[in-house]
Amino acid sequence: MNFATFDLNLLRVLDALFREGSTVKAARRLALSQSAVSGALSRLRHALDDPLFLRQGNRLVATDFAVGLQEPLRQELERIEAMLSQPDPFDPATASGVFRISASDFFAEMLMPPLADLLYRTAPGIRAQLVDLVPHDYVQSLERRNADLALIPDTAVPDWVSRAPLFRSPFHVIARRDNPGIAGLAFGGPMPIDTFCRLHHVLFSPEGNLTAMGDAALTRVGRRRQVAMTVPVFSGVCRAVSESDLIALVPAQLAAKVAGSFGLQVFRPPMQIDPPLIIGIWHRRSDRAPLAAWMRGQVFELMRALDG
DNA sequence: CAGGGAGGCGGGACTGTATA
DNA sequence: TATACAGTCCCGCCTCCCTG
Repeated sequence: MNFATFDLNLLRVLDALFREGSTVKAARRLALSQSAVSGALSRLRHALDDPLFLRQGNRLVATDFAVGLQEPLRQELERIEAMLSQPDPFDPATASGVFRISASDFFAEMLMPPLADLLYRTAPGIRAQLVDLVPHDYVQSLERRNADLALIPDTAVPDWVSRAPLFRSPFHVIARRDNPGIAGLAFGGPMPIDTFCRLHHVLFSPEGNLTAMGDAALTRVGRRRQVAMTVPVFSGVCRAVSESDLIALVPAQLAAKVAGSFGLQVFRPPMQIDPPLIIGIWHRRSDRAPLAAWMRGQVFELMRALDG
């Protein structure tokens, strides 16, 4: 028997013949004509080199070879049916698995704490991993299955990538409380542009770029700033600012959260900076994957709370 | 004679290949 | 990658044959 050319539909016919013992009744069960079942039985006989059923009066009697196939065939067909049927409804309380999020350490501060609490309470079997956001490579990380979700500033993505807008992330200026450069300034208000341009800056840049959105915004009002260093993680930016007289532009939500623990003061930037839209992207192959879909829903809900 | 299996025939669906 | 086309396969209809 050549399995490569064997029509597996014939196994459904064989199973129906076992169950009904008649080509007429098997045909009814399969919604085929009797002749179609008879033809299928003929092809089965040829393929398996056995008569399979012998006519005895008005009924068909299975051969010894066929009897040996009956129970294993039934079990295999039931296994295949179960494999192809819709999965059970996803239950986070009993689900287990790993969900990897590729994102900057902004999300280590803003997403992972509430996500940890949520998973501990509602989905103890699911593990979340925040993995490095590799600059210029986050789309490939989705394709290579190194990440299930990437959280990034809005950008064009290939058509095999799904996307969801999450929140806008305005920038605020941070400086350490006893930075002499901000003496006399009203905390929480706008930082004067002369102060902003006179003080040196720490720039968040995973790619090592020496300019960013803040520089473009300054250029529009005819000014420049001095970037003294770049750091690839926000925690490093905040630490450098907290232990020096440098200042930095960081997402407002992050500034508000860490200002107290880092001993920082927060100011509004002196110029208009369009807040970038943060989006979630994932591979379309996992659009309907139950665990991934549920985790995306939880992450998106937590992140959308940051908007406004 | 009724019920049921087998097989011929024609039509439609499917599949593989070539081509744009 | 989409489309056209030819070859193949399968199904249903119909009929014949066998059995009780």
